[in-house]
Amino acid sequence: MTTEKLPTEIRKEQVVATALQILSDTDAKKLKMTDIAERMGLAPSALYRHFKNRDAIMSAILEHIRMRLYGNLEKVRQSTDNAVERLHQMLSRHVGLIRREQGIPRIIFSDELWGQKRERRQRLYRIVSGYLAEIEDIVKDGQNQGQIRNDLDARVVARLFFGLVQPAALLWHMSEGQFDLDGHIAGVWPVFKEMLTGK
Amino acid sequence: MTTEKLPTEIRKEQVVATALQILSDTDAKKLKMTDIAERMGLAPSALYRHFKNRDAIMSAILEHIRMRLYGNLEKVRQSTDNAVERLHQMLSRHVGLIRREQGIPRIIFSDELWGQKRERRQRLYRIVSGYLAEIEDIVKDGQNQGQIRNDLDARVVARLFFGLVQPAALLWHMSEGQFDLDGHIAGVWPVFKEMLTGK
DNA sequence: GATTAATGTGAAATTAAATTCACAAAGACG
DNA sequence: CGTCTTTGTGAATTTAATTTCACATTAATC
Repeated sequence: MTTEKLPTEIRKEQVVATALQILSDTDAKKLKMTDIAERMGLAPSALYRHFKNRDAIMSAILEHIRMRLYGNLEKVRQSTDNAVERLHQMLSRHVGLIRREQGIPRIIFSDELWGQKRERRQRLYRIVSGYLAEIEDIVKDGQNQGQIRNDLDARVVARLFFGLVQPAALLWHMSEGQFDLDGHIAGVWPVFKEMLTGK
Repeated sequence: MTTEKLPTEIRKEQVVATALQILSDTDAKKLKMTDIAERMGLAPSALYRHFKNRDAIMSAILEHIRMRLYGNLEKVRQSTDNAVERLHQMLSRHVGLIRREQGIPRIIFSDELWGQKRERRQRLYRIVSGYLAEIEDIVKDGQNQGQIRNDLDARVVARLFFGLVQPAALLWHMSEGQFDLDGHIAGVWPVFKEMLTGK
Protein backbone atom coordinates (compact mmCIF):
# COMPACT_ATOMS: atom_id res chain seq x y z
CA MET A 1 0.00 0.00 0.00
CA THR A 2 1.15 3.49 -0.80
CA THR A 3 -0.03 6.38 1.30
CA GLU A 4 0.68 9.97 0.62
CA LYS A 5 3.57 11.36 2.53
CA LEU A 6 3.02 14.50 4.51
CA PRO A 7 5.28 16.67 6.61
CA THR A 8 5.34 16.07 10.31
CA GLU A 9 3.69 19.41 11.19
CA ILE A 10 0.59 18.48 9.25
CA ARG A 11 0.52 14.96 10.57
CA LYS A 12 0.74 16.15 14.13
CA GLU A 13 -2.31 18.31 13.70
CA GLN A 14 -4.12 15.52 11.95
CA VAL A 15 -3.39 13.14 14.77
CA VAL A 16 -4.88 15.46 17.35
CA ALA A 17 -7.90 16.19 15.19
CA THR A 18 -8.44 12.51 14.53
CA ALA A 19 -8.12 11.64 18.17
CA LEU A 20 -10.76 14.19 19.12
CA GLN A 21 -12.99 12.88 16.38
CA ILE A 22 -12.72 9.37 17.68
CA LEU A 23 -13.51 10.51 21.16
CA SER A 24 -16.45 12.47 19.80
CA ASP A 25 -18.22 10.00 17.70
CA THR A 26 -17.42 6.63 19.10
CA ASP A 27 -17.87 4.96 22.39
CA ALA A 28 -14.14 4.47 22.59
CA LYS A 29 -13.12 3.41 26.04
CA LYS A 30 -9.61 4.37 25.37
CA LEU A 31 -7.82 6.12 22.62
CA LYS A 32 -6.03 3.43 20.67
CA MET A 33 -3.04 4.00 18.46
CA THR A 34 -4.50 1.50 16.08
CA ASP A 35 -7.73 3.44 15.72
CA ILE A 36 -6.04 6.75 15.16
CA ALA A 37 -3.82 5.23 12.55
CA GLU A 38 -6.70 3.49 10.84
CA ARG A 39 -8.76 6.66 10.56
CA MET A 40 -5.81 8.45 9.09
CA GLY A 41 -5.16 5.66 6.64
CA LEU A 42 -1.76 4.94 8.09
CA ALA A 43 -0.06 1.99 9.66
CA PRO A 44 0.18 2.32 13.44
CA SER A 45 3.90 2.40 13.25
CA ALA A 46 3.75 5.57 11.19
CA LEU A 47 2.46 7.47 14.19
CA TYR A 48 5.81 6.98 15.80
CA ARG A 49 7.39 9.11 13.16
CA HIS A 50 5.52 12.06 14.58
CA PHE A 51 5.17 11.32 18.26
CA LYS A 52 7.52 9.60 20.60
CA ASN A 53 4.71 7.50 22.04
CA ARG A 54 1.05 7.44 22.96
CA ASP A 55 1.68 9.67 25.87
CA ALA A 56 3.04 12.42 23.70
CA ILE A 57 -0.19 12.30 21.75
CA MET A 58 -2.21 12.73 24.90
CA SER A 59 -0.08 15.68 25.78
CA ALA A 60 -0.67 17.28 22.43
CA ILE A 61 -4.41 16.80 22.80
CA LEU A 62 -4.38 18.48 26.15
CA GLU A 63 -2.48 21.40 24.70
CA HIS A 64 -5.01 21.66 21.90
CA ILE A 65 -7.82 21.83 24.41
CA ARG A 66 -6.08 24.46 26.42
CA MET A 67 -5.79 26.60 23.34
CA ARG A 68 -9.45 26.14 22.56
CA LEU A 69 -10.62 27.17 25.98
CA TYR A 70 -8.46 30.22 26.18
CA GLY A 71 -9.25 31.07 22.59
CA ASN A 72 -12.90 31.18 23.51
CA LEU A 73 -12.15 33.57 26.31
CA GLU A 74 -10.25 35.83 23.96
CA LYS A 75 -13.03 35.96 21.42
CA VAL A 76 -15.60 36.76 24.04
CA ARG A 77 -13.44 39.49 25.47
CA GLN A 78 -13.20 41.09 22.09
CA SER A 79 -16.85 40.77 21.34
CA THR A 80 -18.16 42.84 24.24
CA ASP A 81 -17.19 44.85 27.28
CA ASN A 82 -20.23 43.95 29.27
CA ALA A 83 -19.31 41.43 31.96
CA VAL A 84 -22.70 39.80 32.22
CA GLU A 85 -22.91 39.48 28.49
CA ARG A 86 -19.44 37.98 28.46
CA LEU A 87 -20.47 35.31 30.89
CA HIS A 88 -23.53 34.55 28.85
CA GLN A 89 -21.47 34.17 25.73
CA MET A 90 -18.99 31.93 27.49
CA LEU A 91 -21.85 29.73 28.51
CA SER A 92 -23.12 29.43 24.94
CA ARG A 93 -19.69 28.75 23.65
CA HIS A 94 -19.21 26.05 26.19
CA VAL A 95 -22.36 24.36 25.21
CA GLY A 96 -21.35 24.63 21.60
CA LEU A 97 -18.05 23.02 22.45
CA ILE A 98 -19.81 20.22 24.26
CA ARG A 99 -22.05 19.58 21.34
CA ARG A 100 -19.62 19.92 18.50
CA GLU A 101 -16.60 18.41 20.09
CA GLN A 102 -17.81 15.95 22.58
CA GLY A 103 -14.27 14.75 22.78
CA ILE A 104 -13.19 17.81 24.73
CA PRO A 105 -15.46 17.55 27.75
CA ARG A 106 -14.95 13.85 27.75
CA ILE A 107 -11.29 14.33 28.18
CA ILE A 108 -11.55 17.05 30.75
CA PHE A 109 -13.97 15.20 32.92
CA SER A 110 -12.55 11.81 32.40
CA ASP A 111 -9.99 10.65 34.75
CA GLU A 112 -9.04 7.42 33.38
CA LEU A 113 -7.69 8.99 30.30
CA TRP A 114 -5.08 10.71 32.38
CA GLY A 115 -5.06 8.60 35.45
CA GLN A 116 -1.65 7.47 36.39
CA LYS A 117 0.45 10.37 35.16
CA ARG A 118 0.54 12.78 38.03
CA GLU A 119 2.31 15.31 35.92
CA ARG A 120 -0.51 15.33 33.41
CA ARG A 121 -3.21 15.65 36.00
CA GLN A 122 -1.45 18.61 37.51
CA ARG A 123 -1.30 20.23 34.14
CA LEU A 124 -5.01 19.69 33.72
CA TYR A 125 -5.60 21.18 37.15
CA ARG A 126 -3.60 24.22 36.21
CA ILE A 127 -5.60 24.64 33.06
CA VAL A 128 -8.92 24.43 34.87
CA SER A 129 -7.79 26.66 37.71
CA GLY A 130 -6.42 29.19 35.32
CA TYR A 131 -9.65 29.14 33.44
CA LEU A 132 -11.62 29.70 36.62
CA ALA A 133 -9.35 32.59 37.44
CA GLU A 134 -10.18 34.19 34.12
CA ILE A 135 -13.88 33.85 34.76
CA GLU A 136 -13.25 35.36 38.14
CA ASP A 137 -11.63 38.34 36.45
CA ILE A 138 -14.63 38.86 34.26
CA VAL A 139 -16.80 38.83 37.35
CA LYS A 140 -14.59 41.38 39.07
CA ASP A 141 -14.80 43.65 36.07
CA GLY A 142 -18.55 43.36 36.28
CA GLN A 143 -18.44 44.34 39.91
CA ASN A 144 -16.32 47.37 39.15
CA GLN A 145 -18.69 48.33 36.39
CA GLY A 146 -21.50 48.04 38.88
CA GLN A 147 -23.37 45.36 36.95
CA ILE A 148 -22.65 42.56 39.33
CA ARG A 149 -23.43 42.66 43.00
CA ASN A 150 -20.47 43.67 45.06
CA ASP A 151 -21.32 41.49 48.01
CA LEU A 152 -20.61 38.33 46.03
CA ASP A 153 -17.24 36.69 46.20
CA ALA A 154 -15.98 36.63 42.64
CA ARG A 155 -14.30 33.30 43.17
CA VAL A 156 -17.51 31.75 44.36
CA VAL A 157 -19.34 33.15 41.39
CA ALA A 158 -16.77 31.68 39.03
CA ARG A 159 -17.32 28.26 40.53
CA LEU A 160 -21.05 28.59 40.33
CA PHE A 161 -20.61 29.44 36.70
CA PHE A 162 -18.52 26.36 36.20
CA GLY A 163 -21.32 24.46 37.89
CA LEU A 164 -23.70 25.53 35.17
CA VAL A 165 -21.57 23.89 32.54
CA GLN A 166 -20.17 20.77 34.05
CA PRO A 167 -23.38 18.90 34.84
CA ALA A 168 -24.61 19.68 31.36
CA ALA A 169 -21.54 18.07 29.86
CA LEU A 170 -21.91 15.04 32.06
CA LEU A 171 -25.59 14.53 31.39
CA TRP A 172 -25.20 15.16 27.69
CA HIS A 173 -22.56 12.56 27.44
CA MET A 174 -24.22 9.95 29.61
CA SER A 175 -27.44 10.35 27.75
CA GLU A 176 -25.69 9.97 24.43
CA GLY A 177 -26.88 13.28 23.16
CA GLN A 178 -30.44 13.01 24.46
CA PHE A 179 -30.02 15.62 27.14
CA ASP A 180 -31.43 18.97 26.11
CA LEU A 181 -28.46 21.31 26.24
CA ASP A 182 -30.26 24.40 24.99
CA GLY A 183 -33.08 23.84 27.41
CA HIS A 184 -30.56 23.53 30.17
CA ILE A 185 -28.99 26.87 29.35
CA ALA A 186 -32.34 28.53 28.88
CA GLY A 187 -33.44 27.35 32.29
CA VAL A 188 -30.29 27.97 34.20
CA TRP A 189 -29.00 31.24 32.85
CA PRO A 190 -31.84 33.55 33.91
CA VAL A 191 -31.61 32.29 37.47
CA PHE A 192 -27.88 32.72 37.49
CA LYS A 193 -28.12 36.15 35.96
CA GLU A 194 -30.66 37.30 38.48
CA MET A 195 -28.39 36.08 41.23
CA LEU A 196 -25.51 38.04 39.72
CA THR A 197 -27.24 41.30 39.26
CA GLY A 198 -29.74 41.19 42.10
CA LYS A 199 -32.36 41.25 39.35
CA MET B 1 0.24 -20.05 50.86
CA THR B 2 -2.88 -20.67 52.84
CA THR B 3 -5.59 -18.06 52.93
CA GLU B 4 -8.69 -18.17 54.98
CA LYS B 5 -11.73 -19.34 53.15
CA LEU B 6 -14.79 -17.15 53.30
CA PRO B 7 -18.28 -17.49 51.93
CA THR B 8 -19.06 -15.84 48.67
CA GLU B 9 -21.40 -13.22 50.17
CA ILE B 10 -18.62 -11.84 52.29
CA ARG B 11 -16.11 -11.97 49.52
CA LYS B 12 -18.37 -10.08 47.19
CA GLU B 13 -18.69 -7.24 49.63
CA GLN B 14 -14.98 -7.29 50.25
CA VAL B 15 -14.26 -7.07 46.58
CA VAL B 16 -16.41 -3.98 46.17
CA ALA B 17 -14.97 -2.36 49.27
CA THR B 18 -11.45 -3.11 48.16
CA ALA B 19 -12.09 -1.78 44.70
CA LEU B 20 -13.36 1.51 46.10
CA GLN B 21 -10.39 1.70 48.40
CA ILE B 22 -8.01 1.29 45.52
CA LEU B 23 -9.79 3.95 43.55
CA SER B 24 -9.67 6.18 46.62
CA ASP B 25 -6.15 6.01 47.64
CA THR B 26 -4.16 5.28 44.58
CA ASP B 27 -3.68 6.90 41.24
CA ALA B 28 -4.95 3.76 39.58
CA LYS B 29 -5.70 4.39 35.95
CA LYS B 30 -7.79 1.34 35.79
CA LEU B 31 -9.10 -1.08 38.31
CA LYS B 32 -6.97 -4.20 37.94
CA MET B 33 -8.03 -7.67 38.98
CA THR B 34 -4.49 -8.23 40.13
CA ASP B 35 -4.59 -5.25 42.45
CA ILE B 36 -7.91 -6.13 43.98
CA ALA B 37 -6.73 -9.66 44.59
CA GLU B 38 -3.45 -8.51 46.04
CA ARG B 39 -5.10 -6.19 48.54
CA MET B 40 -7.40 -8.96 49.60
CA GLY B 41 -4.54 -11.37 49.98
CA LEU B 42 -5.89 -13.66 47.31
CA ALA B 43 -4.69 -14.99 44.01
CA PRO B 44 -6.35 -13.23 41.07
CA SER B 45 -7.98 -16.41 40.01
CA ALA B 46 -9.87 -16.57 43.28
CA LEU B 47 -11.91 -13.55 42.25
CA TYR B 48 -13.50 -15.66 39.57
CA ARG B 49 -15.09 -17.82 42.22
CA HIS B 50 -17.22 -14.84 43.16
CA PHE B 51 -17.65 -12.88 39.98
CA LYS B 52 -18.02 -14.09 36.45
CA ASN B 53 -15.51 -11.54 35.21
CA ARG B 54 -14.18 -8.03 35.68
CA ASP B 55 -17.28 -6.58 34.24
CA ALA B 56 -19.45 -8.16 36.88
CA ILE B 57 -17.29 -6.45 39.48
CA MET B 58 -17.82 -3.09 37.87
CA SER B 59 -21.51 -3.74 37.91
CA ALA B 60 -21.47 -4.54 41.59
CA ILE B 61 -19.57 -1.36 42.32
CA LEU B 62 -22.12 0.69 40.48
CA GLU B 63 -24.88 -0.93 42.46
CA HIS B 64 -23.06 -0.17 45.68
CA ILE B 65 -22.81 3.48 44.71
CA ARG B 66 -26.45 3.65 43.86
CA MET B 67 -27.31 2.35 47.30
CA ARG B 68 -25.06 4.90 48.91
CA LEU B 69 -26.56 7.85 47.11
CA TYR B 70 -30.11 6.83 47.77
CA GLY B 71 -29.28 5.89 51.32
CA ASN B 72 -28.06 9.43 51.87
CA LEU B 73 -31.34 10.78 50.60
CA GLU B 74 -33.25 8.55 52.95
CA LYS B 75 -31.26 9.60 55.98
CA VAL B 76 -31.70 13.25 55.20
CA ARG B 77 -35.42 12.82 54.69
CA GLN B 78 -35.70 11.28 58.09
CA SER B 79 -33.57 13.86 59.78
CA THR B 80 -35.71 16.91 58.95
CA ASP B 81 -38.84 18.09 57.18
CA ASN B 82 -37.43 21.42 56.20
CA ALA B 83 -36.63 21.41 52.50
CA VAL B 84 -33.88 23.99 52.62
CA GLU B 85 -32.26 22.19 55.50
CA ARG B 86 -32.51 18.95 53.57
CA LEU B 87 -30.66 20.41 50.66
CA HIS B 88 -28.00 21.75 52.93
CA GLN B 89 -27.54 18.38 54.53
CA MET B 90 -27.36 16.69 51.16
CA LEU B 91 -24.61 19.07 50.22
CA SER B 92 -22.59 18.25 53.32
CA ARG B 93 -23.09 14.58 52.83
CA HIS B 94 -21.92 14.83 49.30
CA VAL B 95 -18.80 16.59 50.31
CA GLY B 96 -18.26 13.98 52.96
CA LEU B 97 -18.61 11.31 50.35
CA ILE B 98 -16.15 13.00 48.09
CA ARG B 99 -13.63 13.27 50.87
CA ARG B 100 -14.02 9.89 52.46
CA GLU B 101 -14.66 7.82 49.40
CA GLN B 102 -12.94 9.53 46.61
CA GLY B 103 -13.56 6.39 44.66
CA ILE B 104 -17.22 7.18 44.26
CA PRO B 105 -17.04 10.51 42.51
CA ARG B 106 -14.18 9.23 40.49
CA ILE B 107 -16.31 6.51 39.13
CA ILE B 108 -19.33 8.64 38.54
CA PHE B 109 -17.46 11.31 36.71
CA SER B 110 -15.09 9.10 34.93
CA ASP B 111 -16.04 7.86 31.62
CA GLU B 112 -13.28 5.67 30.73
CA LEU B 113 -14.10 3.34 33.52
CA TRP B 114 -17.39 2.55 31.85
CA GLY B 115 -16.70 3.63 28.35
CA GLN B 116 -17.57 0.97 25.91
CA LYS B 117 -20.46 -0.73 27.62
CA ARG B 118 -23.50 1.22 26.52
CA GLU B 119 -25.70 -0.75 28.89
CA ARG B 120 -23.62 0.38 31.82
CA ARG B 121 -23.58 3.99 30.83
CA GLN B 122 -27.32 3.99 30.51
CA ARG B 123 -27.61 2.56 33.96
CA LEU B 124 -25.41 5.31 35.29
CA TYR B 125 -27.53 7.87 33.52
CA ARG B 126 -30.63 6.44 35.10
CA ILE B 127 -29.03 6.62 38.52
CA VAL B 128 -28.01 10.23 38.10
CA SER B 129 -31.34 11.25 36.57
CA GLY B 130 -33.24 9.49 39.29
CA TYR B 131 -31.13 11.23 41.85
CA LEU B 132 -31.80 14.60 40.28
CA ALA B 133 -35.50 13.82 40.29
CA GLU B 134 -35.32 13.19 44.03
CA ILE B 135 -33.64 16.52 44.60
CA GLU B 136 -36.33 18.07 42.47
CA ASP B 137 -38.96 16.56 44.74
CA ILE B 138 -37.33 18.06 47.77
CA VAL B 139 -37.39 21.43 46.04
CA LYS B 140 -41.06 21.05 45.19
CA ASP B 141 -41.84 20.23 48.78
CA GLY B 142 -40.03 23.39 49.78
CA GLN B 143 -42.12 25.35 47.32
CA ASN B 144 -45.32 23.91 48.71
CA GLN B 145 -44.15 24.72 52.20
CA GLY B 146 -43.53 28.26 51.03
CA GLN B 147 -39.83 28.21 51.87
CA ILE B 148 -38.60 28.16 48.33
CA ARG B 149 -39.60 30.67 45.72
CA ASN B 150 -42.42 29.45 43.55
CA ASP B 151 -41.24 31.14 40.41
CA LEU B 152 -38.23 28.84 40.18
CA ASP B 153 -38.40 25.74 38.06
CA ALA B 154 -37.69 22.87 40.43
CA ARG B 155 -35.83 20.95 37.78
CA VAL B 156 -33.54 23.86 37.14
CA VAL B 157 -32.90 24.22 40.83
CA ALA B 158 -31.99 20.55 41.08
CA ARG B 159 -29.42 20.97 38.36
CA LEU B 160 -27.99 24.07 39.96
CA PHE B 161 -27.68 22.06 43.12
CA PHE B 162 -25.84 19.36 41.26
CA GLY B 163 -23.61 22.09 39.91
CA LEU B 164 -22.53 22.95 43.43
CA VAL B 165 -21.21 19.47 43.97
CA GLN B 166 -19.74 18.33 40.74
CA PRO B 167 -17.06 20.95 40.23
CA ALA B 168 -15.98 20.41 43.80
CA ALA B 169 -15.49 16.73 43.14
CA LEU B 170 -13.53 17.42 40.00
CA LEU B 171 -11.28 20.03 41.54
CA TRP B 172 -10.73 18.00 44.65
CA HIS B 173 -9.64 15.08 42.65
CA MET B 174 -7.48 16.95 40.18
CA SER B 175 -5.77 18.80 42.95
CA GLU B 176 -5.10 15.57 44.81
CA GLY B 177 -6.88 16.72 47.89
CA GLN B 178 -5.56 20.25 47.92
CA PHE B 179 -8.83 21.87 46.95
CA ASP B 180 -10.65 23.31 49.96
CA LEU B 181 -13.94 21.45 50.01
CA ASP B 182 -15.30 23.02 53.17
CA GLY B 183 -14.42 26.45 51.95
CA HIS B 184 -16.20 25.69 48.73
CA ILE B 185 -19.39 24.76 50.54
CA ALA B 186 -19.14 27.69 52.87
CA GLY B 187 -18.83 30.04 49.94
CA VAL B 188 -21.36 28.53 47.67
CA TRP B 189 -24.20 27.54 49.94
CA PRO B 190 -25.24 30.97 51.21
CA VAL B 191 -25.50 32.29 47.68
CA PHE B 192 -27.51 29.29 46.61
CA LYS B 193 -29.74 29.53 49.64
CA GLU B 194 -30.44 33.18 49.06
CA MET B 195 -31.35 32.38 45.48
CA LEU B 196 -33.72 29.67 46.69
CA THR B 197 -35.52 31.67 49.31
CA GLY B 198 -35.26 35.14 47.83
CA LYS B 199 -33.24 35.98 50.96
C1' DG C 1 -14.40 -39.55 59.81
C1' DA C 2 -15.95 -39.90 54.91
C1' DT C 3 -18.15 -37.39 51.30
C1' DT C 4 -19.28 -33.34 48.96
C1' DA C 5 -19.54 -28.57 47.78
C1' DA C 6 -17.29 -24.31 47.99
C1' DT C 7 -13.24 -21.67 47.94
C1' DG C 8 -8.47 -21.01 46.88
C1' DT C 9 -3.93 -21.69 44.14
C1' DG C 10 -0.25 -21.43 40.53
C1' DA C 11 0.81 -22.04 36.07
C1' DA C 12 -0.56 -21.44 31.43
C1' DA C 13 -3.40 -19.64 27.76
C1' DT C 14 -5.54 -15.67 25.78
C1' DT C 15 -6.14 -11.16 24.41
C1' DA C 16 -5.05 -6.68 23.30
C1' DA C 17 -2.50 -3.11 23.06
C1' DA C 18 1.96 -0.27 22.37
C1' DT C 19 6.27 -0.23 20.51
C1' DT C 20 10.52 -1.48 17.66
C1' DC C 21 12.91 -2.45 13.64
C1' DA C 22 14.73 -3.53 9.05
C1' DC C 23 13.43 -2.21 4.83
C1' DA C 24 10.84 0.70 1.03
C1' DA C 25 9.40 4.71 -1.19
C1' DA C 26 8.93 9.66 -1.81
C1' DG C 27 10.52 14.30 -1.92
C1' DA C 28 14.11 17.72 -1.59
C1' DC C 29 18.15 19.37 -3.22
C1' DG C 30 22.82 19.34 -4.89
C1' DC D 1 20.17 11.94 -12.07
C1' DG D 2 22.21 10.54 -7.51
C1' DT D 3 22.20 11.09 -2.69
C1' DC D 4 20.25 12.25 1.73
C1' DT D 5 16.42 12.83 4.70
C1' DT D 6 11.84 12.09 5.91
C1' DT D 7 7.83 9.47 6.05
C1' DG D 8 5.64 5.12 5.63
C1' DT D 9 5.13 -0.22 5.99
C1' DG D 10 4.57 -5.01 7.80
C1' DA D 11 6.25 -8.18 10.63
C1' DA D 12 7.99 -9.06 14.90
C1' DT D 13 8.53 -8.05 19.92
C1' DT D 14 7.11 -6.50 24.34
C1' DT D 15 4.22 -5.59 27.91
C1' DA D 16 0.13 -6.10 30.69
C1' DA D 17 -3.65 -7.45 31.72
C1' DT D 18 -7.82 -10.93 32.00
C1' DT D 19 -9.23 -15.41 32.09
C1' DT D 20 -9.09 -20.67 32.29
C1' DC D 21 -7.94 -24.91 34.24
C1' DA D 22 -6.31 -28.97 36.82
C1' DC D 23 -5.44 -29.60 41.32
C1' DA D 24 -5.45 -28.53 46.61
C1' DT D 25 -7.60 -27.31 50.76
C1' DT D 26 -11.18 -26.15 53.87
C1' DA D 27 -15.86 -26.27 55.86
C1' DA D 28 -20.03 -28.28 56.21
C1' DT D 29 -22.97 -32.23 56.40
C1' DC D 30 -24.33 -36.82 57.33
